[in-house]
Amino acid sequence: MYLPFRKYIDEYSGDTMTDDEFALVKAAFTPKKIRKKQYLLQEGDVCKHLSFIIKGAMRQYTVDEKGNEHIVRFGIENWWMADRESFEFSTPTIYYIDALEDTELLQVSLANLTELKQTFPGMNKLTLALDKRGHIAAQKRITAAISLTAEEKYQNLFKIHPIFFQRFPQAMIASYLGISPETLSRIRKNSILK
Amino acid sequence: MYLPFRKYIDEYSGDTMTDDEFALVKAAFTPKKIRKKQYLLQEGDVCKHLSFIIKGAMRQYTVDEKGNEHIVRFGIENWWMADRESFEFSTPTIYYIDALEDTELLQVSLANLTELKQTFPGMNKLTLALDKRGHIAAQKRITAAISLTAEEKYQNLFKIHPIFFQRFPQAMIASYLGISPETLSRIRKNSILK
DNA sequence: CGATTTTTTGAATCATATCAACGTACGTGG
DNA sequence: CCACGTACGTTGATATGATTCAAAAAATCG
Repeated sequence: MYLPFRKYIDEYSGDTMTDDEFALVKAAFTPKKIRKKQYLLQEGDVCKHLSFIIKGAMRQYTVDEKGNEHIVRFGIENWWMADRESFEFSTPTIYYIDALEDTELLQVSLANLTELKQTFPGMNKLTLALDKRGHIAAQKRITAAISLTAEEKYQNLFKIHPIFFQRFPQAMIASYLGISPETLSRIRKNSILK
Repeated sequence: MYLPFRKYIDEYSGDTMTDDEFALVKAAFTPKKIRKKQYLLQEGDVCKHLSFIIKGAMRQYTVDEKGNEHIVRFGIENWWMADRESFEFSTPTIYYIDALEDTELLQVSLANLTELKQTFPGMNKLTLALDKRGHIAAQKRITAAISLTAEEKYQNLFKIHPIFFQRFPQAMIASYLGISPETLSRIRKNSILK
């Protein structure tokens, strides 16, 4: 279970860690299993852990006054899940995070992560790299959201994350794109890509 | 000119730097003036500098095939401007950055920034804090873009950055929100907030 | 001031949402 | 292994929010 995790850290930190270092990392993280449809986080909670997905899939979303869900982020194997703001600042979250499949996680608290970053520079590099990538991805998503039509949004997502279309219900992808499920269905009917 | 910059770094790094440390910082940065409407970055360029705005205002935007501009980010005093992806990875940018007012910048190259972060830990803390804030802000903007109506987007922006409405032409704010200038005009007519 | 840019307004059009009904696939229990 | 129920996706009809185009009004600037 920890092997791909170790490989992942090596890859993103740019180093190969020693067994001792990995023992440190392992000690800081706690495994957790969560069944499909269970919540990892609900509105009003404080997000106490940063979770690494070993296996499974999750989504992070808001619910508006009309009760509509808006998916902000999906997570699959080797992705991290958390409401960053709530996690870093211990403020109540406005998001829900739940499991789309039975999911296995490795969780770390803010205190443990902070300590780990100090004792093991590789983890510091990792979180830096993650932030950088996250920032860039977010920028691209904003650009797409404000400048593309519904059809272009679909094609763009299909290009970037085709895996989403294999794993997630179409209605959820519509929610992620900010369009209605019916519109996505009609777009796909007329599109070459499927 | 450097005084507010020094204060800014102290504030975001969480320390008070010594005069020696500030000399290091100062040496890494180059002042630059740029007049209204001049470009700091154009599509296809590699973004060579991270720029801190001492005075003035800028915008970062893309231009689509139809020639429409989509503003991704504004910058004012004490904000940083750069295409992060292009700057970090030396890849050609898809963005334009230009000045909305006569603007004074302090610029740092990637090499100088990297070195500075190593010799002066405060600068490392600063960039970390920036990434964190940037990530959180981006997440919020995505949430707004996919879940709010045009009117709600306007009210949301008015709440978060009222200063934008005082400094930038309304048509640019419309572009930033991803709505047409006419729509923004009509929304404002019927809105209490102005 | 006059000239240029920006904002507003109106009318027509378009993209997308909404609502409702139907089709299809899947999984569970009999 | 079939039948049924539940989820999900599709389709059509209609409604609506937002865009577009054109022109007038207002604000800004030299």
